[in-house]
Amino acid sequence: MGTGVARKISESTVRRLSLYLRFLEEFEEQGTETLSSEELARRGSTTAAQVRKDLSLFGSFGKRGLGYSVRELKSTLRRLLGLDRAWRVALIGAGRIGSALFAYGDFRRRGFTIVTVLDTDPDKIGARWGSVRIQDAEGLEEVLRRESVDIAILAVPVEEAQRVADRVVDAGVQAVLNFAPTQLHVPTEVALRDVSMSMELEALSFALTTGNGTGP
Amino acid sequence: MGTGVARKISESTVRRLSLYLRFLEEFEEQGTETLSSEELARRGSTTAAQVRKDLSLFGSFGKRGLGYSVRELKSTLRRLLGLDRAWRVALIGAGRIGSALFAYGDFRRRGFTIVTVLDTDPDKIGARWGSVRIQDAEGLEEVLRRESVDIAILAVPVEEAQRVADRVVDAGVQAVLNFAPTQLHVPTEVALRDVSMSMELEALSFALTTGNGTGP
DNA sequence: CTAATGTTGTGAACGATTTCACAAGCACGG
DNA sequence: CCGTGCTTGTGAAATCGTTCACAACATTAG
Repeated sequence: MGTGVARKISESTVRRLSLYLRFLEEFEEQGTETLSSEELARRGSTTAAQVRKDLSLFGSFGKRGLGYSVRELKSTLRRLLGLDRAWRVALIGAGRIGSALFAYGDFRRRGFTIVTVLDTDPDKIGARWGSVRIQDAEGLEEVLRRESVDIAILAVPVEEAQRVADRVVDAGVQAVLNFAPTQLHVPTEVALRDVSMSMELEALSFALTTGNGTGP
Repeated sequence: MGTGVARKISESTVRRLSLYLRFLEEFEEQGTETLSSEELARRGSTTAAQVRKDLSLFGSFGKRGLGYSVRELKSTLRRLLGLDRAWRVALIGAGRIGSALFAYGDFRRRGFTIVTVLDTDPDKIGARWGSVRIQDAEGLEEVLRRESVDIAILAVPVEEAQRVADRVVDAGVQAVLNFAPTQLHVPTEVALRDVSMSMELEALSFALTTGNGTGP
């Protein structure tokens, strides 16, 4: 029942909730109906206490002596993560990364629908990708408003990324997923994640160099 | 001088070191020669104390009253992160994501060279991508050994990801960057990063749903 | 109904990371 | 050469996240 409470949930907890959800889907496919925190922990390379603590931040979803109902916990996690609705996503940038993201099935599967694609390249504007037509990024604000976009995915060159982010924010979008290799600045009320593939490689380079592992 | 010391560096610190390096490159392009922890912190949405603490884990690189030399700190960070050498990378999976990653300029720029691309699709095997020829993933272990691959990037379907990871590990590769939407298991001595684009979107969904921001 | 078994939910202990606060050090001007 | 101003490097304190340990409770068997 704690969903309405204003509590600060850590980034690690949110990541783990996503993971738990995936694992629950796996277990469901295998026909498992009930699951203990111990089993969930084993699948996710974490501890049973961690699983229970994460969940307890939001309420009490298990049955003592039994564990968790896979079906129920799955639907609870979907609700907690806000995945019980369809999010309207704009993809900005129709280059290589943009097109790979567009085709990425995992997004759709999880309720993220790319409702519009934008680019500045005249050769691309107007082209059809599946059921969407590439829009001119010139009219970005108008398009994002008209399409009631919730989340913008930025797959634009690094030089343009901050400028595009500013425009996206101006258009009232509250969440941005950035694939350009830079750290963007947005107002605090806008949610932002920078995905930096090079930084992931650099973390591996560091691990190889120092002999430190990367995992927990 | 503390580079040889076996100290446990946190994931957050490593991520920030990568960020600092990028910022230093930006500042260098603008002709800045000297930088205070305060300025670096502002660019990276962190605090000056955090910057100094991060750096102090490895040694003492600044001048009191003056700040840091951009050139020197940049080269120090490159060395700390292991970017003062060329890493040999194998790209496994020549689908949409694989091809986007292959073309991703930021990797090359940072010393990661994709020396081989592998796939199982007979239509792709043998094709040239720039200067590399797509190899048959059948002979994965042999290719990775022959090419002295340091890091493997997995851009394969989720069903195959764990199996491919196992083979990559068998071939002696010590670091894996996984783009398949699953959490892989590898021996502790192998460095692994799972990049989950859907999980990033889910974090945004959570932020939008709860009103929590995502940033610090 | 009672006992035995198993697993949750959670306060408390622990550990890690971040922030604070300030002495120490360097550059510059007078 | 000394004082002023600025910035680092770093212990100490505060905060945040994880692990421990166990009472509370559900289920099942007898």
